[in-house]
Amino acid sequence: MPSNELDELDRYVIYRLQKDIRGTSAATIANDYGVSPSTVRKRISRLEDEGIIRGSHLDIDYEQAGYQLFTIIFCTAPIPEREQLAQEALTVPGVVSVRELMTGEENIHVVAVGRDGDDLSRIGRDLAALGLEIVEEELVHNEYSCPLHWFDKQSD
Amino acid sequence: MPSNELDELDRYVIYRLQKDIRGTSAATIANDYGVSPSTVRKRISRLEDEGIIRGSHLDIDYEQAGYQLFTIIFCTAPIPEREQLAQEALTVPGVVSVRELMTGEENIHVVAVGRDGDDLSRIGRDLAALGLEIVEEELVHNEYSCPLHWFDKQSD
DNA sequence: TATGAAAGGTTGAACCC
DNA sequence: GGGTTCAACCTTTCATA
Repeated sequence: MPSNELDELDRYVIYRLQKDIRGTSAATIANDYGVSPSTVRKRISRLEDEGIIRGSHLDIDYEQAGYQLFTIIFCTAPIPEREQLAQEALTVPGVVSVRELMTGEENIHVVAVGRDGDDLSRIGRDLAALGLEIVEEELVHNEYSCPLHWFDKQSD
Repeated sequence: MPSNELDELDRYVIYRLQKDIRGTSAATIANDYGVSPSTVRKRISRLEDEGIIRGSHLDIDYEQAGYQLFTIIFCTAPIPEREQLAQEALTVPGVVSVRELMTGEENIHVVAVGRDGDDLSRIGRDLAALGLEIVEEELVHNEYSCPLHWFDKQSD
């Protein structure tokens, strides 16, 4: 499936929805860009079909939600098992994201949240039980993400 | 700001919306859990007021979108400027997320996407220009995230 | 705090240019 | 590809227990 080039409208739609999906209707985007709502809906639907849109998620402030400990666990996995171990790490309760790095010693970065040290100890044990070697663990002070604004278009 | 305990319905609502917000209406959640739709909407609205819900974002497959290079850049920032530099890093075109670590040498992890090596070189230069010291750079093979799913454990 | 009902907005599909 | 229309669904607001 050859991935087509994105045009300016595609990128604008993605930008707007990446910033806020609940508060941004197709009609709003269409109005701001100057096309009809159904044009925007068609683009969204096409982007989904092409697999460029992977999903849509609520963004939770775990600290506010009572999970004060936000930690990143650096692990080592043998390359052949790296991908499978990364997937399995996601099933450990408390884990919220996993990054697989192409190379390097610490090639799996697991992020997990917990309410207390006991939670984190258990998570560490669970990860080790899967076969991951834990190299280091650090507290995360903050995490930000943002839309791809590659296309330094207007912001609003 | 006393962070209230989340009850089982709160956690279920968060779980469902974290998994898929576009495809999950309040009515669906209400039906699956066995309460009325407006009960679910009130919960969502309360979670927003309390700051537990921070936003909602589209999840993009950057590789499919034509940004083949997915890289993590490990940086060092002096603690007093760490938070501000982390925020500023978000403004660099191509940067999609930033994590600040509490301690350690490499205390800012920047994730960026690009179409080619030139993009990445420019991003590196931009980060350095902000005052970040770049320690290392690695290609990311994959990134997964998942809802917080240890709701079955807690009781209240 | 949970529920129900009416009004207005949003979506997806079929059809036309 | 872009646009229009319409039925079904969703959300907001208000009223009620």
